[in-house]
Amino acid sequence: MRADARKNHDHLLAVAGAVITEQGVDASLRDIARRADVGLATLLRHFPTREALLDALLRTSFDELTTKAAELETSSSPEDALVSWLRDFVACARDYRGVVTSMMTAIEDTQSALHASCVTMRASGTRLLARAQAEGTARSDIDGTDLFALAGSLAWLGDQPSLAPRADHLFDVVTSAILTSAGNSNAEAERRPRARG
Amino acid sequence: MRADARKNHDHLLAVAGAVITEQGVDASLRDIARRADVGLATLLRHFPTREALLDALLRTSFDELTTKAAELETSSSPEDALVSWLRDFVACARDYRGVVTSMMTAIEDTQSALHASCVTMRASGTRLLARAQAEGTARSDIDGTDLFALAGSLAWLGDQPSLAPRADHLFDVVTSAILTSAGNSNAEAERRPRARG
DNA sequence: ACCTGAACACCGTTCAAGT
DNA sequence: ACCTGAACACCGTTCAAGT
Repeated sequence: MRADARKNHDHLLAVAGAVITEQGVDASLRDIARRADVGLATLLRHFPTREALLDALLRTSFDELTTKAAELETSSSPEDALVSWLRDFVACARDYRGVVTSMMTAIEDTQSALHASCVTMRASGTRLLARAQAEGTARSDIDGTDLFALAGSLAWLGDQPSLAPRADHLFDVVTSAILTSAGNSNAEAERRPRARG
Repeated sequence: MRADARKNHDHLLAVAGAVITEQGVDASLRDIARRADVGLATLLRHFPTREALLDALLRTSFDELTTKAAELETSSSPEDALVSWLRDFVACARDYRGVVTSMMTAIEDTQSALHASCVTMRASGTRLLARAQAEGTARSDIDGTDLFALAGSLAWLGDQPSLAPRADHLFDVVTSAILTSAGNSNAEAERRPRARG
């Protein structure tokens, strides 16, 4: 890549990250190009679709998440590893409002520029789920696609501004449906009612 | 309302219902007006915002849901009533792709034309939740807003075409996190692993 | 190689003019 | 009262022309 092209590429990515953090994944591409002091056609030349741009923006987070999932497979208990991965996934999706819906669409669309990344993510989660299931700490009647769906629904909850104050609590509730360990059972929650703000 | 206006109103509602069922809540208003053989300005005169149109479209379902919730309060066991209401809510939201996100936005926006309907819905759910909590069949550390959020996340899952085949299963998983009864406990799910397609 | 302005077919909003 | 065409400021896509 030519030096000027490289510079445009990196600058566009930085500006797009800022704009999409502000406005969500449906932000105007024209606006991004404008803020980057570049023609709209130049943005489209570097990132031919909105999803290609999203994939580039998420690349770093995705790669980190994949690496971390591999580490968790050996460094943590199966249960902690699974919950930790879920937490990371949700945190990563929260960076860009609406991105989890794009991901759920992309994972079923082989043509999407986001497809491969999503498949990799789901595979990481699937491995951690299987390990927890083998240990008996995750319910056995869900598979990797179910887990990815539940992770997605958690990210969707995290996307709703009105639910921000209770995002952690809702995370615990849904996670308790995935786990089977006593510490997260509903009976336990029943015994120790938690004060709400 | 004048006769011709009434006719336009009803016709627009019917056409809008069809188009939004096909294309989701972000369907082009211009397209709806075009298909109704009416000027775009006429559509906007009857329904000044997209949310006003959505509210009108959902009015019937909303009212039925509210009525049914009141009936469930006396006719069913607290647990069955709560699950039944959740199921109806999800079914109603599935009519229009993306509507649950509009609802979650609207319930925090007093100005939204959808606001009042959403508040009523949440109140219905809250009453059913409280009854189940009093009986001990719903976990005590969630409130009506949490329930509405979880119902929303279930509707979001139902919105994803790729998850359609497992929508019922995911409903059961999330519902098991809300309920505390033995028949839905994770331990029980663990004992009777369920075959997946 | 890479960039860009302009043309294109869309969108929702607004309003003066028509019946 | 109610309807509408047209003007407006947007949007993403495409491509011939420039450097």
